[in-house]
Amino acid sequence: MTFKKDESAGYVVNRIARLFARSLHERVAPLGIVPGQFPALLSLWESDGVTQKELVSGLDIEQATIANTLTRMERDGLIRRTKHPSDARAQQIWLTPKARKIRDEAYAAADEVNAKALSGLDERERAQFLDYMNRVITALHSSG
Amino acid sequence: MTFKKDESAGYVVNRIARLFARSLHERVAPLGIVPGQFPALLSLWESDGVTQKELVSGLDIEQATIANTLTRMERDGLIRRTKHPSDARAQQIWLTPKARKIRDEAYAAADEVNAKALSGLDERERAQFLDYMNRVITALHSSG
DNA sequence: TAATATTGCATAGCATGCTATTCAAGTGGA
DNA sequence: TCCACTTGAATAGCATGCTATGCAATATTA
Repeated sequence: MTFKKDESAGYVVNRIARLFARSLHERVAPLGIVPGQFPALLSLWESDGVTQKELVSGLDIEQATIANTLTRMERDGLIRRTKHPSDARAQQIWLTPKARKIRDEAYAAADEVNAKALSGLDERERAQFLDYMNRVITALHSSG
Repeated sequence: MTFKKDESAGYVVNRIARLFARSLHERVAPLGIVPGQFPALLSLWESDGVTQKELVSGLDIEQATIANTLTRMERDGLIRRTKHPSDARAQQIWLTPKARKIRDEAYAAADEVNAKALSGLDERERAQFLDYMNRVITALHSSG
């Protein structure tokens, strides 16, 4: 009995995630950002001046991963970090004008990728697809 | 206008892929393998003695990635590489007894993860989910 | 208040993935 | 036969993600 990759949800999901990342990468590279910065950017575009802890709390990514991503974002001129006014351990994270400026284009790029990916599904199917994925997330989250 | 992560297929797919990987990692770590070795292992369990080129051709992973994965697999005692009889550039990749021995348990682990992930979907929904994913892969593959 | 625990963030070390490049070995043609 | 092209694989360099740990600052408690 052989294992059928194409019928393995995990295998297929991994494949799709890499295709999404590649497609997004192509589209946002001209903006000076990369896919891994999206979660932080989406959060910061909504509100910046937050601490790393606050940023992490709204994302499903580990603190260490965010810390490294923020270091690269600072290097790339997307964020600045300032001392927190009342806690010397913490810092506040601010978007630079450069990062603010690309927001709409970045949204558009992400929308484009999603649109392309879902182009073979009609409205009802898209809704189902998202619903199924959310149920899978819930199931994978449960311990065991 | 804010970007809704939870309604973005790309965002959700990335999340799911990481949850799958984590879950599989937990289950196969005791076997001495890691998720990234699965594609190569699945292929080699079906037939080994192949060249890297042949292995790569059956997978949707870049040659450089496979090369590095094979190096780690050799380090971990999962494969051996022998000179190719007629082409000195190439090598033949062979599974070690250790790698053969864990095959069934690895299959079982992957099946478990898939079962857990899909536990919230009935038969019809599972089939639809896979169908949708395959359509998404097709769409993402098309150029543009 | 001194000792202890917690917390915010950084770092180390690793796996997985990619693109681009190198390098040796084969192949084909002039 | 020699030169150029191709090909199989390794390497470099980077991003993204994780767990585990370190470290300094803050908070708690004996």
